[in-house]
Amino acid sequence: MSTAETGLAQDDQPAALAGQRRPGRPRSERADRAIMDATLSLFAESGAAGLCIEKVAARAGVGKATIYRRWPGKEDLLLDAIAWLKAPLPEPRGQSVREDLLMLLEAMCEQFADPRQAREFALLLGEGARYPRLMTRYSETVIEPRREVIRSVLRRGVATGELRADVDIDAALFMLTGSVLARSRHGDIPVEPGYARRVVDELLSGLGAR
Amino acid sequence: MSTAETGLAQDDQPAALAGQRRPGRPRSERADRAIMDATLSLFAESGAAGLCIEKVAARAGVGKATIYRRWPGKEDLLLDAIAWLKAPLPEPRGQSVREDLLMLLEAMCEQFADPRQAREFALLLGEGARYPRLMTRYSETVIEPRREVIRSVLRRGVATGELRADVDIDAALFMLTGSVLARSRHGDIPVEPGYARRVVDELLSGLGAR
DNA sequence: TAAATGCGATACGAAGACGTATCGTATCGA
DNA sequence: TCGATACGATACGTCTTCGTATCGCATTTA
Repeated sequence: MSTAETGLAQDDQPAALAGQRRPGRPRSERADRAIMDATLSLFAESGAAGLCIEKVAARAGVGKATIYRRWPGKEDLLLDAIAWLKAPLPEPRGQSVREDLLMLLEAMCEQFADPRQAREFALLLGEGARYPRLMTRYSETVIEPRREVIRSVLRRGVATGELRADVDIDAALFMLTGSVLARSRHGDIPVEPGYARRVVDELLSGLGAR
Repeated sequence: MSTAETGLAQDDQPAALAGQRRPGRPRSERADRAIMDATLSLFAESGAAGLCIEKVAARAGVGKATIYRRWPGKEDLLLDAIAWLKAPLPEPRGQSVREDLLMLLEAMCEQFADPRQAREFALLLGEGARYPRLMTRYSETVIEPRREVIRSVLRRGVATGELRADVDIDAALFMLTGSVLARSRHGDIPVEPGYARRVVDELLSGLGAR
């Protein structure tokens, strides 16, 4: 991982020299990774307000200077750490809409069952108002791609006739993703197996009597 | 509002004397309210970790001692403030399941459109892991009552035959509430009018082709 | 009127985090 | 080998918040 690839470092050199090596000892990739890891785990424990550079340094086994050499402050550090989060949904297999939605929702349930990921998500929602750049980056790197996968499955279902032609894609999308959010809110109760199937089937067939 | 009614104050008197007046100047109800208000608005701005007693005192126009006389520390203060939150859903009118769900979901959308309420909610989710007592109280006073209203409407729908007999009440509940959560996540985009109707109708009729 | 309690204001020391600076050592290119 | 840069460690002054204590005044009961 080079400075040019990640954009992590605050590089004072002109862009023209980006590909060239600077003299002296290069920055440690190991330190980079340790700092990102420590930042994310401390964020999950304490939130953005509770995150402190000194603890990040201690947990990463790194001097404070090594952090300040790379990032000007707390928010920038966290901002780069967020971009490392992405836990992508699996690619739908395209057999049937029902199967694809099932697989995607089960993957989401699984991700939310990991306490660290669940907390990262909940915390980011809460801090969104206070640190808008954080929320924006999380939205771009994690949330929107995830939504787009689901939207495309729904659109394909309309195209193949598996779904009604006039399905409200967004309403359906938010019912699907929201069902996982609303359910897994507490974190302590893992979403029970079969939950994804129940949601998908109820949504596909509808609550109304025939 | 008396000490006995609210349980706010840390009362050193034995319970037997609860109804009796203590000598000396009584505690100011106005200060109580100002402290609760300031606590909630500062919580919405900064979260639990960012909440600080000195700012609460300043915003409430109150001395620090007046706060510490009532609560031993930050978390207890916040804990009582949370109990003041409850924004109850309207009582369903019982005309039809569709109408009732529509009204409830619209009320939820409206509540989440208020930035302060939306932030309070998101923050509480995030802080839940760190301050379990906070989350527990919020769950008891706000979330569970709200869920129960929706559940009862769904159950009634099954009883009247408006809904399928084998409807999965919990899956439907979480799709309904979750659709609002997932949609209003950003806070900046107010949920557009008609969203609740779209969700309810999609859920009642189902996505599947006939 | 006297005793008791609450009020807002303010001062205090302790603790912790901030961001900077400076050690001596390590690792690179030339 | 030499200059340059990064490393981990640590010391520093500053700021903020904590929770406690005290002030003089206000409000209540007896």
